[in-house]
Amino acid sequence: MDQLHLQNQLCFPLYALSRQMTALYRPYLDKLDLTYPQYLVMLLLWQHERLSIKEIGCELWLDSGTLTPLLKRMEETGLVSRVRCLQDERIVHVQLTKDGKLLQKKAIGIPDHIFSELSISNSQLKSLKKELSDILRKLEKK
Amino acid sequence: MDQLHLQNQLCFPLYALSRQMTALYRPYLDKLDLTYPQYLVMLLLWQHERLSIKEIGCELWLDSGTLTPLLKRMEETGLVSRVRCLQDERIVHVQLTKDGKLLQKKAIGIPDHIFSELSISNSQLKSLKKELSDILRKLEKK
DNA sequence: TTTTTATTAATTGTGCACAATCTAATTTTG
DNA sequence: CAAAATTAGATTGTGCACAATTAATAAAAA
Repeated sequence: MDQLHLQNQLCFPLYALSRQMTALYRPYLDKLDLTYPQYLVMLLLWQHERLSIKEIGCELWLDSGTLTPLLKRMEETGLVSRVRCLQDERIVHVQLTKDGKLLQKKAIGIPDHIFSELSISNSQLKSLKKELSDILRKLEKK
Repeated sequence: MDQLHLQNQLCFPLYALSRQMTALYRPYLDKLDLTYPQYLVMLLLWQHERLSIKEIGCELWLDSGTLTPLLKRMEETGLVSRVRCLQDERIVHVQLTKDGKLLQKKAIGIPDHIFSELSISNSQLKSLKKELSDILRKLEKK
């Protein structure tokens, strides 16, 4: 019966910490008029010139039901443009506008702020990140 | 600039794994007509006879804007009853109905199923849970 | 005791998440 | 080629999350 105690679940601290982490980002992201999932999309687009919705979804593990309206909001706020591919009209390419590219300058300090607020060692951070990513990779194969 | 790469963020695997974990629970919870946050509420109420919404919120780190409608849905499906406290009418007490108590029998196997699907060692599970809980506790103080 | 301040829920509004379904375009097969 | 299957994205509907506001009650202070 102990297995059904909240304190014995892995899932719960994962769920709670995930939400608290996005709460930690919120004050910084509010200044950029970004939500946390939108910030993740921006991270991807600062790395890759152009991505399809499908590709963004694969990276972030999100489906079109989430991404389509999210990207439309980001288009409305002027951060990205959405262009249907000419060669294959099923595909929508997403890329940053000039404003979207410029926003990177304002975001540059965020990871350091978050890291200092977490007050854990760099090595613990890395090992934790690796553990979580390993589990994630295992689940991916199913 | 590397700090702004998706792969270098702790927050992202945390966010993605948290969602994948609830996806792992979904098939089992569907059979009980529960969502994942509802399951967390049930875990609490299987442990504690009666809790106020405030107390549930403290345990799960959720506010009334989330819990009020969630608990109303659970009341509609007949799992819990919501009773305003007579001594202090600001407080709403939540407790299980007979059906709610009986549902524990059907849930008893879930943690084992999840554990086996995760295919990680018991010791890794425990240390990971501890690490996450420690960080969570640190954030709590702010 | 009246006034002020705290606390507890409920409400409203926005933005995810995700299942399920649909449409249109492309690829594969026969 | 034409029919069938697959793929990419959009749409719809439900259920969280959470900020901000409101209402009701209780406790504390003047």
